[in-house]
Amino acid sequence: MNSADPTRTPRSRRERPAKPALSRAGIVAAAVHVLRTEGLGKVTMRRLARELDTGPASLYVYVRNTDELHAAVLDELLAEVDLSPAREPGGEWRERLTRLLTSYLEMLFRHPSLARSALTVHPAGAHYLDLVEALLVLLREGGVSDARAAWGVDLLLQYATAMAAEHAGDHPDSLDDTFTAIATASPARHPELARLGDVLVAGGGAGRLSWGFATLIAGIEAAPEPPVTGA
Amino acid sequence: MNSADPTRTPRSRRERPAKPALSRAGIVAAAVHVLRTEGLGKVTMRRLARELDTGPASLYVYVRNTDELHAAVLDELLAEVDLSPAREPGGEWRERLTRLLTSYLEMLFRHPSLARSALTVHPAGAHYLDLVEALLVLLREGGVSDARAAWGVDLLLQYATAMAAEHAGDHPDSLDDTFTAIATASPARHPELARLGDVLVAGGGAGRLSWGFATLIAGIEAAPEPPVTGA
DNA sequence: ACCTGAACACCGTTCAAGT
DNA sequence: ACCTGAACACCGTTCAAGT
Repeated sequence: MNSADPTRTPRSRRERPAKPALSRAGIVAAAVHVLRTEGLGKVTMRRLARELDTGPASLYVYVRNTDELHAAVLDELLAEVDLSPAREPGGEWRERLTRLLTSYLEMLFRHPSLARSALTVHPAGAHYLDLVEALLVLLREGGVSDARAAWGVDLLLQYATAMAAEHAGDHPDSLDDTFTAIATASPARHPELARLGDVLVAGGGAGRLSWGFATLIAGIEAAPEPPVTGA
Repeated sequence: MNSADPTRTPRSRRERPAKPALSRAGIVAAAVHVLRTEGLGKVTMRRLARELDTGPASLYVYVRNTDELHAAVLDELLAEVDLSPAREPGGEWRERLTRLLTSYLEMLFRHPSLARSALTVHPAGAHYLDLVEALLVLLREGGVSDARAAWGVDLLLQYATAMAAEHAGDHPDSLDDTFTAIATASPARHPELARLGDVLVAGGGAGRLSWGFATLIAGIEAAPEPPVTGA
C-alpha cells in the first residue's frame, strides 16, 4: 500500500493543464465554448474530442449522438433568456409575453446555427422547462384557457424558433433569387404576386416580427377551444 | 468532313445506357429520384455524381452548392401540391385554405427530411410561386387586406413547414425525454407545468394541426394591420 | 468498468490539368 | 468552353482491444 496520497489520480504530471476527467457536463461546456467561438458547424464529436484531448469514441459514453449533444447545448443557452417579464408584474401581459419571446429569439439570433436544430431537437433540460413555465404563467394571467395555453406555447415557441432559423440560413443568394422571382412574376400567371410584389418583399425586420407575435397572440385568444381529449 | 450523321455525340458506344449529357434538369431529376428512394440524407453531390456517372466536381458547373440543389428539389416536389382549392369555388374560403395548406403539409410529410431544409432554403422556382399565388387568391377572397395577406402567407407556410420539420426529426428518444421531463415537473418550481402536464403532452396529431391553422387564420383576421412601408 | 485507436464509410468544395 | 481526377480537410459511429 504505497498510495497514501489522498489526492486522486496523481499519475505522471504532463505539460497539459491537468486534463480534467471526462464528464457529460464537461463535454457540454466544451461544446458551448466551441459554439460561441466558431458556431454550431464546428460542434462535432471529433472536434470536441480534440478539444478534450481524447478520441471521438470516448464521448459516446456520455452522449447518445450529435443531436443529443446539440439539444444539451441549446438547453444551456436557454439560461440566457430573460424570464423576468413573467415574474415582475409590470405592464400589460401581451406586451410582457412579447418581451419574453423576443429575449428567446434574440438568444437564437446570437447563435443562428442553433435555431435550425432547435426546431427538430426538443431539449428536455431544466432551462427549457423554465421557459415553458414562464410562458404558461403569462398566458394564464391573460385569461387564456388551459387548453389554448398548452397548445399556444408550442405555437409561439415554434414561430420564434422558425423565425431565427430562417435568418440563420442567411444565404443572400437564395433570398435574392426568391425576391427576383417575385419581382418579375408574370401578371398573366401570377396576378396577385405581380400586384402585391412590393408588399410581399417589404419589411423583413422588427416590424414583421412584432406583427407575427401580435397575430399569434390574437389568434390564440380568438381561435376555437382545442378539443381536449382527457388522458 | 466525315461527320455526316445528324445524331449528335455518336462517340464510342459503351455498355452503360448512353450516359445522357449533364444538365441542370438532369441533375435535379436524379436528385428527386434519390430523395424518393433514399431520403434527403443521400442527396449529396458525391452520391449524385456517382448516379450520373461522373465526378462530383462536374456538378458545380450547374449547381452552386448543396443547398441550392435541395431548393431545386423542393420546388420540383411542390408540383405535387393540390392547388385546386384556390381555383374551384367550392365551400368556405377558410376551409379551402386549410385544405390547400394540408396538401402542402402532406407533401412534406412524405419527404420529412426535406422540411428541415425548406425552412432555411427558400425556393425560387415556378411551383413555389404557384403556391404563394394560390394562397394570396384565397386570402383575398376572404376579404383579408393586402398587407395582412402578404405577411400572412409567410406565417402560414412557415407554420406548415415547421410542423413537418418537427415531425421529421422523429427522434423518439428526444421526444420521450421531453415528455418525461414535463410529466415529472416539480410542482414547486414549475407549478403550471405540473398542473397542465396532461394537456401539454396531449394531441400530437391532426387535431393539433387543424387547430393551428384555425388559430393562424383567426390571428391574421384579428391582428392589427401591418405597418406598410411603401417601397 | 471505463476508455480509446483505428477503421469503415462517408461528406463539400476547389483547382490544376486535361480534351 | 466544358469537364474531371485527385486532393484537402473534414464528418458520425462502431468495435475490438487495452488498462
